[in-house]
Amino acid sequence: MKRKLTLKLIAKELDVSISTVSKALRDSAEISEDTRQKIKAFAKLYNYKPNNIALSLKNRKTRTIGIIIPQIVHHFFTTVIRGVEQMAREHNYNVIICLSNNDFDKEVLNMELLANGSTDGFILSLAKETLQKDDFRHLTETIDQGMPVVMFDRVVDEIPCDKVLIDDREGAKMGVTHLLKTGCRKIAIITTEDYVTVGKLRTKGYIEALESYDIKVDPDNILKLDSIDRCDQGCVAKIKHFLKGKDLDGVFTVNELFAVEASKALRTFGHNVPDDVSIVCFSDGDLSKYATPSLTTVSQHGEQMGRKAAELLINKLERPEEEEEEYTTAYIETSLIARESTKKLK
Amino acid sequence: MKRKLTLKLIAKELDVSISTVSKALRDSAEISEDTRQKIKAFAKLYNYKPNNIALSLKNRKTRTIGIIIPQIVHHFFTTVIRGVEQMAREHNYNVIICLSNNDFDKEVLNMELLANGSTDGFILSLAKETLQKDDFRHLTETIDQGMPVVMFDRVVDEIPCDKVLIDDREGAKMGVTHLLKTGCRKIAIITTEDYVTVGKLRTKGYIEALESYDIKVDPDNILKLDSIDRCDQGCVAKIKHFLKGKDLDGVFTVNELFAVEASKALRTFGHNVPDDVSIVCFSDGDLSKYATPSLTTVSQHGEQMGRKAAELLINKLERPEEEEEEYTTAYIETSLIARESTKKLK
DNA sequence: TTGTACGCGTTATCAT
DNA sequence: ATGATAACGCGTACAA
Repeated sequence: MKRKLTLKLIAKELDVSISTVSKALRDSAEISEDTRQKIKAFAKLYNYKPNNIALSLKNRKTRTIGIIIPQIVHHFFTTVIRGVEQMAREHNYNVIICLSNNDFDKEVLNMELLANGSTDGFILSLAKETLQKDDFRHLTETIDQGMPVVMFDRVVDEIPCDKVLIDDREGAKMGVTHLLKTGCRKIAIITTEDYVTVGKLRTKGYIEALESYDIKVDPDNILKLDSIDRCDQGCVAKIKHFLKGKDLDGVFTVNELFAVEASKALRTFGHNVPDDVSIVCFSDGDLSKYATPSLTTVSQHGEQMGRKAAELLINKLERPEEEEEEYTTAYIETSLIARESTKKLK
Repeated sequence: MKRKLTLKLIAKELDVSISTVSKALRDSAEISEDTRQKIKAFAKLYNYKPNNIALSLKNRKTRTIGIIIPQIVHHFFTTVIRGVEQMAREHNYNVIICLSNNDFDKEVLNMELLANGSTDGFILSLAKETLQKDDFRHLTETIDQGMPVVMFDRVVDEIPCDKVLIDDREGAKMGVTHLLKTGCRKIAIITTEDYVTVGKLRTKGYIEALESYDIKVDPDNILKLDSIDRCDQGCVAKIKHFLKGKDLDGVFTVNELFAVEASKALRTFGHNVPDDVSIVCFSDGDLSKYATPSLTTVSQHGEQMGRKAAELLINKLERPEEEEEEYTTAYIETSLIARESTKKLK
């Protein structure tokens, strides 16, 4: 097991100084053609590669982006990561990923860990617990230390940093409007409690869509569940109870899990989808595509979101120090994918 | 924007030497109680944290594990990552993730990049193209440089390193045996071409299961598709064509996408699942859980796989240099999850 | 008890 | 044209 080749070793081997080797490899004109060739040949032969850690220390830059997300087993986050990875690679950055597991302490710990030299900046989506605690000192502190931060999806307004968001309100409005356009008039929504920002915004879009069609919003047609990430037995029971015996012709849900369960429940009650009741959901995955019937969704474009977040971060990182601080909030547009769970547009 | 606090800055501020600060913070008995308190108080107040990069350079250890996988938008890989992340965190390691996109060049590039000081070792699943090219120099080189490598899932035998594998043959056998136990006798398999190792092994398990029930294997009941990761329109057409008019009472597929499409196709042809035809698949996701009918699957336990891979790697990393080289291949057992797509066991 | 010197691998500056 | 030196931030063996 041989040790990694370093400038020092090359220098020793060829009986020149370290700095000569360094210069030669960087094609400095100072070095004679002769020795330069010799050194480069040797380095190539033994496959010399400069040590990134040493470079990071010297340059005080790691060319590494830290991503902190609540969970990775989640199609949406996964697509975002892919987007970040793409953009990072295009600009010669590395990506290091940490999971908060929706746990406040782990989020803080991870940030501190990565902030101590491992990373030049952060892209993050806040843990649920962090939002509930309403404690963002770890964010303000790293920003104060001069590390750029880009937040996406689960964002909090008061933090001074770039943000990338899905236009949840507009997306929900688009989805519900699609139901309206295909003839639905009695439309329910399955959403989350308002403290989940995206749930709140999507509920808002639902209301706006109805109002733009002069339809009164019936509170009985709104079901608010606890989590947006899962749909356990308790959720399923609530969905069944909610839908049972209701006179509806459309259902909008804020994620695809709710939609799949709603679809199942409706069929249990003898309703046909989409002939009796149509379904549209916010989506981030394959489930809606492969469900039976396949689900019409408002698509979130996570990859684009990741690309945008990385772009904003890299801009900040490569911007000259003195430039004026300025924070942008980018919105990623959603789009509607019509499938079998809604009727055809006339 | 203040600069990060360093030992040097603290030393200057408190008018002591750098090493005094260093020792004080590490609770060295050499330092007087008095100055130690003073220094620690100051460090705490201004939230001093040692710079990881400097530590990495000094210790020639990064405490970072590099993961290289073909893709991240894939439930199985995602669960593996989560497992690695857990185990890594428990042992105070970081995780850095790179994607090969199933591209040979990108895999090589990523490995070189991370091998130059960013990482102490690798956990990886090979790109499809790498397997096809049959070129593993990037692996042998990094291993020769003394970096431990653990391969999982997409593995190649001849590389000297630890490996973690799903017991694909045994898992498939279990799945097909479940079909047999529930009364199926005319069982087809939808699998991949043999160059995809996992497909080959699962096909083998299918054959073994049939043979243990003295059932002759009918080549007409075997469909081999190109990819195991996707199921595009071409695949769907082949599946439909394959199943059309066939006299079957069971279908085993090597992933859940094929199973979902098979299930759809069968229903199109007027077959009921599971009354007429039962379905079992190898699975790594939510699809089988939420499909209608939900699918009986052979579960892969990716998280466990990730944990095991990380454990093996960390063992190698923390093992004294001199110890004998020894490579282990760990098998992660699968388990059967019975759902609606198969009949009840008597 | 405190401080000095060195090394990790690299590059930039200054001397020879 | 080549080499010595300092610096990035840290820890430690050794000197004072």
